[in-house]
Amino acid sequence: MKTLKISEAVVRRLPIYLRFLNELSKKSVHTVSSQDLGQKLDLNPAQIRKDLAYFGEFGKKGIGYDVAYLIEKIRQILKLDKVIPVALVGAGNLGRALCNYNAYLKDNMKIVAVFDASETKVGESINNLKVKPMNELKETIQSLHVRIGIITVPAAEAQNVANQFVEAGVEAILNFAPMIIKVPNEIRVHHADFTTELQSLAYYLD
Amino acid sequence: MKTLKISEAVVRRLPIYLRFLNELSKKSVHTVSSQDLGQKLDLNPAQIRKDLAYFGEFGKKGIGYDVAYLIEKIRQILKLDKVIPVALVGAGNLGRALCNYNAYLKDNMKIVAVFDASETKVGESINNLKVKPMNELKETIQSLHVRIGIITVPAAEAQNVANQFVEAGVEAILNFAPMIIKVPNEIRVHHADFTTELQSLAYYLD
DNA sequence: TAGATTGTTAATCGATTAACAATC
DNA sequence: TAGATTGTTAATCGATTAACAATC
Repeated sequence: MKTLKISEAVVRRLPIYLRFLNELSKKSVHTVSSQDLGQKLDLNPAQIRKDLAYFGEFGKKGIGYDVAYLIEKIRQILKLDKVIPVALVGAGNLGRALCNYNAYLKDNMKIVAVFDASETKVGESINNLKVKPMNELKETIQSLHVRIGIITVPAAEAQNVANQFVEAGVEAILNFAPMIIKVPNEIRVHHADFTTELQSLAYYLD
Repeated sequence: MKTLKISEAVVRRLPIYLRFLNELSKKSVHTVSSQDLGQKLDLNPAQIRKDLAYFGEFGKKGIGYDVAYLIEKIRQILKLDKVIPVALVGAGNLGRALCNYNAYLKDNMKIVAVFDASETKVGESINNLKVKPMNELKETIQSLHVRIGIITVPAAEAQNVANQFVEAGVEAILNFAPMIIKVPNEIRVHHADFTTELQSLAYYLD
């Protein structure tokens, strides 16, 4: 694997390739060309070949890509070849909904702990997980080796939760709160903000 | 307003500006410079000035931008100056969670109808909305003038729901299902897929 | 062999950033 | 006036696409 700097755009496409390859695999399709992939995913075939070529030579000239092999390789690239433990703070409606994705995330990631600041939520069970109080966050994250934190609290508390995640040693954060959070450079943050997504859609209405 | 083609990157930043400006307004801050905005939002000031300049001359040289005026202008650009009616299909955990954002979306958008294919869900009440059966989708969407559709059903049913939205006359779709959906060119689709977001985060773990 | 498709280089396209005259 | 900050042009940077030799 070359140690070239890979752009964020490339990294964001990899999970999309992975998902489609998994569908092909389920349908017992064994080989796929960049042409096929491009058509199904609305992407340029040259772009797909280039994306994959950053990480190695996974295809065969004249043939295409072996589906099972490419799945294996992309999972390695994304570090999804072993289960990554995830923690979530904010056991409201959205947090609860995300916990139910555990089944879908199997093999790749698992939400292993849920926290909430409200005493009425602590102790509730969500999908076999007992909601824990915030003062157990650091200890739990460390003992379960949690690497990614999900924030589903109101905007006003997002920064505070992010600070606690960082303090506990989490390496990356997925923030659903409609609020920019500040963290040290070495921590990766992605925003998954439903409201800005909806608002930018409105621009395209006639 | 120039009828130059505005890039998607620009449109996606506008709601972020809007959100921050609203916070400033609440704190009774009346003027803000591109410098200030850039610092708080982790963006280049020149980029912010350029983004806004696509749509008009909203600032004053030597002074900066009037917060209230800029809020008004961005809302106009995003067509958020009157409430946009939204419908949602899929009254599962995620769908239910999103319905509760109505309060947060006030002024801009409102989820006015919820549908589900399951008979056990139909008739349930979510946040003052009664879940309706799929066979009422077209009629309801047309009579309520719904312009944006949200999909929160399992991947396997997403395309089918998208087809029904298009057939009913929806102009844009926000798709939460982990599945690429195909629609006619004039319909705008944004993907808000939690699982690909998490998976691309994993790449950045050490 | 002939046809297909990769990996990669070169060309194009587009987005970000720097710089600065205009002006509040 | 002096200092600040915009709007905009030019320079830079980066990402996408086209083209094609290599080769299965």
